Amino acid sequence: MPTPVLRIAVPSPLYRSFDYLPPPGCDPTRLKPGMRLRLPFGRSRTVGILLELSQTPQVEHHKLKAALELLDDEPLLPAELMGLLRLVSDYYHHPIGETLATALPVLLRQGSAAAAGHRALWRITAAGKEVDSDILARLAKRQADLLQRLRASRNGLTADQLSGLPRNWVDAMATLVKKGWAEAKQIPALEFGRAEPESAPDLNEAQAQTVERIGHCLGLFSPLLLDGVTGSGKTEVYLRAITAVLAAGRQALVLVPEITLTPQLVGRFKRRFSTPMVVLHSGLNDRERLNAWLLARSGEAAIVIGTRSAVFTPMQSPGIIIVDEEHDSSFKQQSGLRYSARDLAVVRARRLDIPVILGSATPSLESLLNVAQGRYQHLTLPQRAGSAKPPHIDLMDVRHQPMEDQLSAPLLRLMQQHLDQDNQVLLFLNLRGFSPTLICHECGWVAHCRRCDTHMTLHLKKRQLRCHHCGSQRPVTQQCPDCGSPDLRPLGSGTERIETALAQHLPGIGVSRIDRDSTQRKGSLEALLEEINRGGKRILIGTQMLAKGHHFPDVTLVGVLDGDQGLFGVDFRASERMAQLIIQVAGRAGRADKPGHVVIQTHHPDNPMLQLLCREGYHAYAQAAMDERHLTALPPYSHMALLRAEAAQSLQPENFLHQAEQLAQQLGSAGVELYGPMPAVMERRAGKYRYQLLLQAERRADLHRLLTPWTPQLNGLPEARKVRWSLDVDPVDLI
DNA sequence: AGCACGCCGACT
DNA sequence: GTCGGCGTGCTC
Repeated sequence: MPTPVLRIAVPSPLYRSFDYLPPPGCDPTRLKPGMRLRLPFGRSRTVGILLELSQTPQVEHHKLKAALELLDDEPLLPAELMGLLRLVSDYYHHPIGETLATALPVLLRQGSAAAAGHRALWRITAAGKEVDSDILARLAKRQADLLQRLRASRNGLTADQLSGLPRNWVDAMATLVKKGWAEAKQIPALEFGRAEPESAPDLNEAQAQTVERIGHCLGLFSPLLLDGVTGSGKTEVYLRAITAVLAAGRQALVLVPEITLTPQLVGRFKRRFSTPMVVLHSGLNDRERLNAWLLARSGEAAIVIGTRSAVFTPMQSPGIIIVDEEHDSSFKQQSGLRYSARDLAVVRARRLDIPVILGSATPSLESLLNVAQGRYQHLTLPQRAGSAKPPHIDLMDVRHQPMEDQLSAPLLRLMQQHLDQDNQVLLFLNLRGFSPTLICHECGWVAHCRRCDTHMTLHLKKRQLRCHHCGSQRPVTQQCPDCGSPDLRPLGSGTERIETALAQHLPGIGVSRIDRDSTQRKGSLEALLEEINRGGKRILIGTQMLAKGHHFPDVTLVGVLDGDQGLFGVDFRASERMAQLIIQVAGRAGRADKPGHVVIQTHHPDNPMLQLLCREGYHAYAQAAMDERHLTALPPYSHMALLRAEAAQSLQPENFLHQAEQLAQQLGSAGVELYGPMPAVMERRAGKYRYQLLLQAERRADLHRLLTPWTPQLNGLPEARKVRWSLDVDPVDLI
């Protein structure tokens, strides 16, 4: 048999693969798709992934170079994932090399060995146990302390457990090891649950039925929409489903939105399962991420919990995929390979022939349409667990009402009533900072960002003006830069201002502000939540961070301060998002003996969509929103792709998109409408001018028939070099 | 993307 | 006389 050529995906923005000869001295029969090779590429070196072996090179034989080195003994990515990623590359029209690179941990991308690192576990030695109290008393304080801790721990201590110690323990530990009192052992970097897990609580009728139906789906591709109101016990259903999967000797993959992946959630899994698990979160360093990835691949980790990129985790024997809060837009990657982890979870489950559960109290219209068309099974949990009643939602007409700092007089009265009964109040406002901007009362000057088409947000405590879009900041000036007047006033309200205002309106009541600014330091969110759950009179004010995951049993009143926000969004999904947010926030409140009350401040109490949402709930709203999308032929009743371009000069992106549009017309765009080029909603951002071209088709096939030849040719357009462009298939926001 | 080659302005 | 600006071409 002649020497085969290796078809290799190289990490570059090129829409093709490259052919190589096997590395010198390498037996070609060892080569399997999914293995990495070190390659000469142009004038430098890179790491590529073998796609396939072929007998017919794409170029003349003399142009072929030999690969330098085979980096893996077995495929890094199993055939299942290689197949998925080739599909991903085709569907999102993204170069194969970059697609594969996106799926790999950084260290593997760079050529590190695919060997699981271990972590040190320190244990006391026999000699260490015999150190008597005399010696101990004369020992350096840090060493003595460490020795005591090692004695007290039954199974030894890991760096993780020691990291909580004040000051550096590393040197003291080294001394103990040198003295022969302690020893280090290398163990896999797994998280272990409790040795004796908690027993599962009893299920209510709906939960029991749901768990039973999921049980029938194991081992079969079954997309399931788990549609359960907040507090109906979705997590318990996940835990039961995972229990069944583990019992069958298979692994579970759990995807959650970034913000939900908290120590609380992981803690709940650890209490329930003694099985080893890995958690893939943004706080991991490269080595930790690689370890977790490899432990999932080897099957040592039975449960894999992670955010969107975890959808690409290789697994030995996957048995179920769970996507919690499936409506959450953080499942869509917003740069590079713009994939939807939720959609890919379903694709991967189909290829693996396993069930996939999409859970939400406020399902996306996409998923609801899939249910309506019979593609997904609909599992519903209509009741709150226990006897907790759903909260009442009322619209509060704030027209003509006295209003200070976004707080209307009737809302303040209502808050007072709830606080008088020793309950807590939650206020929701999706804007952090003190006020959206600073205005000069003399001449009307407003603080603008120098790099974006937007104003700066005032952060009064930090005495800064900050741009929430590009991150730039500058100190607050004392005088108007235009007219010199000292009369600069905050305009509008953010969470920081509400926090300050509440101290005046309702003095003596504790206020906890929860937003990105107040929870920046590690552990500060946990500290705030703990303070709140200790109970007593308290007001919580926060942004959408408040809407996710946490439950506040003592909250009986929820105030949505700006209910009109979703009504005038530039994006056709703005109202859907606002509805989901309102229902999610509403779900934070109340318990069995304390039903929640939700009021939404609005200037448009007659808005039919708002009324529907409040009177009849999310599903009635969703049905109406769906009918509207149907009439207007918007997603999910049509399919979109968005070509974005940006550059330092405004003409270049526009010109590029014009050329792209012409190219599309040459290629034939039957069945596809092209809109644009048009400036992005914020035309200039971080110093770049941004334009976009929207492609819309009723049938997905029509859209992709155009995208397939079009996308690879875009880099050949004359203006392409002058802009940064990206294609977004199934964009979630059009901004 | 990276990297090198190539042809025109302000410096020792 | 050179150092270096970013336009252009290429990567098996």
